[in-house]
Amino acid sequence: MQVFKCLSDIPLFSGLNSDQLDAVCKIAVEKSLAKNDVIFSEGDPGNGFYVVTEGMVKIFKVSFEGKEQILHIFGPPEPFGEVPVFTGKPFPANAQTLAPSRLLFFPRTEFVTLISTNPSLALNMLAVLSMRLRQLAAQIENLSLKEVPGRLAGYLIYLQEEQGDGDNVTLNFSKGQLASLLGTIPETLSRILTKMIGKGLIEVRGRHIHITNRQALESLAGYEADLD
Amino acid sequence: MQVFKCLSDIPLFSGLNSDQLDAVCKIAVEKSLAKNDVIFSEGDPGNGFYVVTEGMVKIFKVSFEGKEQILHIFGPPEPFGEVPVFTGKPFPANAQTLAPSRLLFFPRTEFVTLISTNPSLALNMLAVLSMRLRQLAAQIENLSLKEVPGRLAGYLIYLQEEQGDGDNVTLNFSKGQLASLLGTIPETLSRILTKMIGKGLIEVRGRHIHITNRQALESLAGYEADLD
DNA sequence: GGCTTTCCTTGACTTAAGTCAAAAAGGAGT
DNA sequence: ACTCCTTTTTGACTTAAGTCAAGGAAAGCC
Repeated sequence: MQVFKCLSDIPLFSGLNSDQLDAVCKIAVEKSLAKNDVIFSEGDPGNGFYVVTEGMVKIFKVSFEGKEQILHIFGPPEPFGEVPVFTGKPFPANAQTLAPSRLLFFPRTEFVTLISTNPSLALNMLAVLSMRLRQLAAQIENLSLKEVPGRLAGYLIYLQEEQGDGDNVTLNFSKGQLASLLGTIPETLSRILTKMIGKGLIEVRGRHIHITNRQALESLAGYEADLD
Repeated sequence: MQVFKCLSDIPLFSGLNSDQLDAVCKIAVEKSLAKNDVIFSEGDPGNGFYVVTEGMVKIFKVSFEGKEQILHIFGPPEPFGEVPVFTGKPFPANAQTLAPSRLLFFPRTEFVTLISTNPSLALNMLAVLSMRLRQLAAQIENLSLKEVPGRLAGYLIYLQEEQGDGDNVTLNFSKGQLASLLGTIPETLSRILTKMIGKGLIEVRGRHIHITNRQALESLAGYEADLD
């Protein structure tokens, strides 16, 4: 059936034999969500985690004054919300869809049982969490040690490599969300994009960005240059 | 023997029976380090992880210009450097001692074998990594959504709760290191401490800080107030 | 296609925090 | 107690990026 099929494409479940996949499949619950639906909020008890099978989800923190900082944006076939499963503590952040989405939900206790009897599932999950630690560490580095132009340049390079469409890059979400991901605000992002265009580093048409000077972006990202 | 004894006090190894502890013990290698010794550097291949049994270790990133951002400060009996074990990628940050220290080193392949045959070890490690994700998420929130006074206030409250010595708090490392942990520089930290003293929130004598107005610190930390 | 709403951009201004430089304080060792 | 060296503080200045306010563009909807 459908659920089973997509499970095998999820890296988290790679290397499992079909009995094991079947067991995983049995505990999964499918959910459909519209754009901007709240999946969970910071402080909610976490009785399971999710995998995105369709759409897009953001994980974010909000300040007292309402400023938002995105920690992750996940698309298929990525898992999220695992932290409470293993700590027993509530969700440390909020999750919301950025587009109509389909999720698989894995209830905590059942999943822990599975993992206990299934070393490769455990190792896969350890790999997932470890990659996420790397990513958060990189984000802290960006926030603390780089200025906004450097963060943006780094993100553009990341997108280019991920999308593999030559020098063309497409944003899958609004520039406001990009600002929040980079730890800044839309006004600042807009100004920096304008500056980059002025310096001939990129061309922008809506959500399509063409990289015209990758070298310069790289040195910005590496913090060896500035934009003035 | 000694190593065995301390293993059972390490939360990572809690819930293991003595055979299992014995197996863990067999693969551990002890290391002694002086203050400021480098344990590993960003980009080094990681062929194992460590547990602090004595002393103090910082995990940090350094910018191109040499500014340092501390991600964690670990003391006994905390593990660190696990990320490469499960991702296969190099260390994402640097590690260095802040004091003369003793470490246990666990070689990667042996440890993965242990974890594969030992579900509660796997679950313990998942819990460790998950707690760390929480902590990095909190740090991102601090860096992006709070100003330096709020971060400092939050850290003082954290120390107070951790140390449980009434309103007294003791810094275990220099103020320069604290600045780096909070994502700022010594000058700024110094000025903010002076302001806090002036407002009657704290008293400072070297590395000893007395909290005289916890309420005010809390509202600073929660971002509901400022220091002017 | 026109209308509404959301998103993006621009300008003028403010501000938190960084830089640079120098002095003061604290600690370790002799 | 003295010297050296590291850490911390203070002052004057600069700057990146945020705020507020308004106008323009794009996208979704009937």
